[in-house]
This record gives sequence, structure tokens and C-alpha cells, in this order.
Amino acid sequence: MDSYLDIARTVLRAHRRPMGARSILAAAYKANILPAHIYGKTQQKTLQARLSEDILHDREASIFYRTEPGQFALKEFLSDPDFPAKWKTEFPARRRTRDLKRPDSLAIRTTMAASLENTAISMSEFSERLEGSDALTVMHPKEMAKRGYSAIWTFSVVRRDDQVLAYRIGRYRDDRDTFANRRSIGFLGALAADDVSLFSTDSLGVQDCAVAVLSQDLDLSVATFEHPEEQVPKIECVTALADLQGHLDLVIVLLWDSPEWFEPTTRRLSLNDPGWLRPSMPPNDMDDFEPWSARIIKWLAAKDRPKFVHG
DNA sequence: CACCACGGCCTGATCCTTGC
DNA sequence: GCAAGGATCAGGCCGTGGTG
Repeated sequence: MDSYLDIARTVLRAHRRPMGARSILAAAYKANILPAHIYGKTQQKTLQARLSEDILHDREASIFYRTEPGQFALKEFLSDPDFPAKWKTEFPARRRTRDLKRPDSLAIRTTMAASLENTAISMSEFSERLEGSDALTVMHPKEMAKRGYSAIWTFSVVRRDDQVLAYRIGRYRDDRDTFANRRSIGFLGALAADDVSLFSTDSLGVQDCAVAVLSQDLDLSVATFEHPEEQVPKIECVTALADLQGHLDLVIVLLWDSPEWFEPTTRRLSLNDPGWLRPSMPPNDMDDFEPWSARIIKWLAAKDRPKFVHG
């Protein structure tokens, strides 16, 4: 009953302002409301972890939210007219990792994916092939290989004019550590059953997935994608690519034409070494790119070439 | 009552990122 | 570079609720 979270709630209620873990704890000590069973060397870290986990796991169900990094407040303050407006905007903590491997991931028969190896088809063609087939199902990624299924990824490329955004994949951001530390032009998302929303423009929720990934990885607001028609990620092609273990995955490539104001910054981004790359003029160090990006850069270059022949 | 499984909770370490 | 923030993990404790 007197867990860290209970104490945080009591203290925050009493102080009516956002507080850090350290000051919550200090206030609890002052008010002498810390039960004897709560002890430790770095209690502020423990409290911080409890609050972080609660917000992370329960999301909108959590009674807590962040006003800025390390500052926590109670959701009940949001409906309080006397609570200062400057503390009413929720600060979304940056995720350290994305949970790419959800239990309800979409899976496709590897035999079906294999028919797309070394080629690429349009989304409509892909939909046609799926029509009336039972190649699609839902399962945990761990099961896929042994049951003869492949994962389905969205691979979102950020484009500006004839350039695409390249960056170095950090070690932490992807559990497919084979791609870690390589350069990439794509932001990966694993398609899951619940990506399909009422407002989905395609039956698999591909665009919803891409929007979620881009807003998370590029630190954009989802609203960025809501209004102008031209700022929605467009499905480019569907193909199949092998990971470094040789297992085939289905890859849906999307292109997002970034708005004028968009400029990748490393400051609030966990993008390492970002830069714009012209696929028509591929760099010498293509080996530095992870294999999927290398393939897709070539594909984009071939597709764009006719535009530049006159030069 | 003794025993056990289970889940919730807590500690402390670790890893990565960011701000100063 | 260093301190602090954010996230995750293993390990352990403890109350609860069966079950024989």
C-alpha cells in the first residue's frame, strides 16, 4: 500500500507542482511518511525507475506524467483550473529502445515472401496476391522462423528533393544487433495486428506504422502527418530482403517527403551522424551501410536516374 | 497447519543519452 | 569529460491464496 508510487502521489498532491524523484523523496522524509520497509542506497533512482516504468507501461492509464525530463506531476492536475498551464503539457520521454518484437506481430509465409526476393512490387499488387490467400497471420516473432513465417517491416525513408536522410544506427536502438553501428537510410517498424486503425488508409496499417515510427525516431509530433496530403509517408514498393542470418523478411518501403522546416538535429535526436545523401550519387563506402539500405539506395538510384539524364 | 506458486514490489547494476 | 536522466534487467523478498 505504501509503495514508492503511493508516496509520490501523496507528496505531489500536497505540493501541487511537478517534482523530481529526489525532491519527492526529500519531502517524504520531511513529512515522515516513508514506511520503514522502504530503504536503499539510491532511493531517488528507485523512485525514478518506478515512475518511469509506470508511465512507460500504463501510458494514458498512469496517474503520472512528465512536464519535462525528470519532472513528474499527477494527471489529476490537468483538470485543475488553478494548475499553471505551463505545467499542463505532457513531455514524452524519449524511449531508449523501441519494442519491435511485439507478441501480435504480423507474419507472412516465407514461401510467399520468397517470391519477392530480388524483385519489388507495388502495394496494390501485393494486396492482390494476398487476396484470398492465407499467407498472413499473427504470432510472436520468436515463433516465425520455426513455423516457416517471415516478419513484415516498414522501412521508412525520409526524402528531401533528390536526397534521402542517412544516419548511423546506434547500438541501442534496435535489437537486431547485426545492423548496429552501420549506416542506414530507413526507420524500421515491425507491423503488428494493432497497427490497423479505423482511419487506416491501407488494410495492414502500413502507413500508421510508418507514421508512428517516424514521429518516435525523429521526435516529431504525430500532427505533422495529419493535415497536408503530401506529407504522408507513401508506400513505394514491397520486397523481400534477407537479414545477416540469411532469414528472409518482407519489407515495405515508404518514402516521406519531409516538410521544408524539417532538419535533423542530433541535439534531441538519437540519430548519430545524420546527413543527406543523393542516391543517384552513391558514396564509395557502401559497405558501411546495412544491407537493406544498400539495396534500397540502389533501387532508388535506378528509379530516379531518368530524371537526371539531361545533365 | 505446512507447503508452494505467484505476483507485486524493491534493490542495485548496467547501458546509453543528454546537458553542462 | 562527467553527472544525471531514462530504460531495462536479474535477483530477491514478502504477502496472498490455494491445496493437501
